[in-house]
Amino acid sequence: MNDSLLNRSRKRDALLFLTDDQLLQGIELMYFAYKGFTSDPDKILQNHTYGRAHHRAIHFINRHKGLKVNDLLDILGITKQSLNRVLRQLVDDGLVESRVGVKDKRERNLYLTEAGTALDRELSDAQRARMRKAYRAAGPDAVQGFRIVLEQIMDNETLHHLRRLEKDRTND
Amino acid sequence: MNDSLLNRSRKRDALLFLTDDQLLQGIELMYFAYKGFTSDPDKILQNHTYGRAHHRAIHFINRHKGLKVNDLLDILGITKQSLNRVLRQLVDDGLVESRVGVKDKRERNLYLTEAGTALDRELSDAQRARMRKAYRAAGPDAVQGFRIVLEQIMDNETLHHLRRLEKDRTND
DNA sequence: TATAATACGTCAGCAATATTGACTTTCCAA
DNA sequence: TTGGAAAGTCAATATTGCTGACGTATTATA
Repeated sequence: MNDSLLNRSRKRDALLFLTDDQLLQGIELMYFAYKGFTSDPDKILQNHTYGRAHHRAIHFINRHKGLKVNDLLDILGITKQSLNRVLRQLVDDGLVESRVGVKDKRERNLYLTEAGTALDRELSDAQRARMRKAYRAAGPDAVQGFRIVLEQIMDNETLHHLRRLEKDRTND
Repeated sequence: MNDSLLNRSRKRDALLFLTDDQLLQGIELMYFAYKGFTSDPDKILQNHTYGRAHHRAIHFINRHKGLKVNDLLDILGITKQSLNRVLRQLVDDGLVESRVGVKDKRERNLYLTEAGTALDRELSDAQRARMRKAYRAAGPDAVQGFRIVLEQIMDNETLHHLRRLEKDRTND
């Protein structure tokens, strides 16, 4: 009797994280956390008259040095016209270098210049500081859960894409 | 001797989630997860010629029925001019009702109409389905960690703001 | 009661980021 | 040598944010 009550209670608790209200809370957490997540770099970008799009391009060019324009297009999931506007600015401003491909001369390999690397570091420092603070406060187990859930939230193709990039990256 | 080596190794492992590379991976997870997180509603919104801003307004008006325009401005962190454009559309289209405040006639209390509630449900269903799937696949412990880290990532003021709203909401 | 402050709404102009569509140049590959 | 891929470009449009300047109704205060 008591066992049955206890079991039912445990079952309810175990499933509580799937109620609509819990899901809606999760949705709001995502919204507010993302807002905080981008706020520090956004402040820095303002001083350079750049925006989120520039940060994204700089970030991925740094993480995957020498990547092709098409790769960046795939990662960001925007049109080449949108990317081109941003990329042209960064190249004109001397933050990004676009080198003709070695194997295939149609391709362009993207690299950060010294100035580009400096801005990346500035942006990355701010964003990593926030993440480090959050990770430290939350602890390793929470961080593990955080990662698992985020991977589940994103599109499967994106996850595979990311895994492939991660593999390429460490094999450099 | 062996103990000391082992301990150092364990210490390193315990802190591994704080290396720059781990932090950068976390940053990319946030980026890609948020993208997936908004993709389903965005598809729906396109059919209605609405955007993310409309979704956000609808979501929070539904979650905090009768909230004042100023409250919504605080939550969203945008200017009243930006919000007003979106809000005016929603009111004109008959999705949102703006009622004169009872206690203070300067205030406007916002409510979803029947049509507004229907669109909210459509958007919310899609977003909750993705979250439910992710939560279910990740399990309760991971979800707990997910929540803890996200709360740490956002601004402290935002968190307090959210907690206050959550309290108001359940006290309705 | 006269005046200040608040809540809301609105107009105009500007900027960043995204879109679609059309077109060119360069280069690789069948 | 011809077709297609990779990259770059021009033009037009939409969404969402911003600043600055006003106006109106209502409440609070001196």
